[in-house]
Amino acid sequence: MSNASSAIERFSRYPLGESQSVHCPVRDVLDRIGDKWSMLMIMALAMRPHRFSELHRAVHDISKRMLTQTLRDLERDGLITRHVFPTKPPSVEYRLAPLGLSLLDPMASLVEWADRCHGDIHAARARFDGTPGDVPRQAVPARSKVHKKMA
Amino acid sequence: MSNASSAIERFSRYPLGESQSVHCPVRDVLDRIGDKWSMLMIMALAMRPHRFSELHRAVHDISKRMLTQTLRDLERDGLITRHVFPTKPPSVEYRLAPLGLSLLDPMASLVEWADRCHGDIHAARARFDGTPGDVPRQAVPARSKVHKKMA
DNA sequence: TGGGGTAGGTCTACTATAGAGACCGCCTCC
DNA sequence: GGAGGCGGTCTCTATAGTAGACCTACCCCA
Repeated sequence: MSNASSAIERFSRYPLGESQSVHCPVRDVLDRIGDKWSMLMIMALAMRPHRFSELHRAVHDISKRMLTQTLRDLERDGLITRHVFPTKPPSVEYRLAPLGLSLLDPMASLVEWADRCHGDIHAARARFDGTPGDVPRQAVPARSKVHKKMA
Repeated sequence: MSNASSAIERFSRYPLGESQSVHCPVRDVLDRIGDKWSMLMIMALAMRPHRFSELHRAVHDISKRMLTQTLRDLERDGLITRHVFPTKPPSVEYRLAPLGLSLLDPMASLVEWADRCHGDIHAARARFDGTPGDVPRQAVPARSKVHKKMA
């Protein structure tokens, strides 16, 4: 059912550049979950609800500022929910909303791909980096810097 | 076979934060293809090979600099290949490599999800933006500048 | 004969975004 | 009575992305 040709067929239905993000679901959604931390948050929350500092410990190299912002954005998009418990130091728990839950399946296939192919990717990188300059990028004869616009 | 619980099971095998990117395939790969343009490039190339300026026209709002850089990165990772034809103004064609082809399937499920759910996401956004301040973020008594709401 | 267009880029300046790390009130524990 | 956890916010700086001028080389058109 889900092979490359059906994927291609699907892609062809989306305008990649003619429209703004609002008109392109792909860009709209990818811009959100495609950032550095969102998927990590969702993966963590997929296992169980987490509190703020649990998430901070789980991901460790996210700054609190980005943690707050990422969680806020995910909440705004309805992928996670935020629950405040009126304990003495109020504790906050984040958990996946149904919408976020529905994302797990497509995410899992991506994660699986990443796992399967990251060896190949590293190999390709090593190969690429090991062959520097065998493909000249441009035939420009290094005409030195003409002075640019002097605003 | 691919339901949420299997996804969760899979996620639990990856360390989210304890390791560097090199040790975590998920972060490693997501950092690459999760940027603003990579998936768009791959979607365009999934349909047919493109030349540089065809890609620029297809995506329209990418700068040439980012187009060059994105293509270079994808080439480096072995997802696409670059072919130079020695025509009078040399033309360059980009096409998917097998590795990039193998990414289409997981990407398609993500795109499908995006298409299916972006209505819900927009609704959630509108709901969130429409209810400002009903969830006090912190019990801080409004010291001085409150005129920003985190945006 | 030179003006404009195409091709595949590079270069520089500017700006938006991410990251670091201090700080906050409030609480508990030692 | 100082340390540390809680859930954040604030400011500053470093980094990444953007805009757009520029480049060589070629063609067509008048």
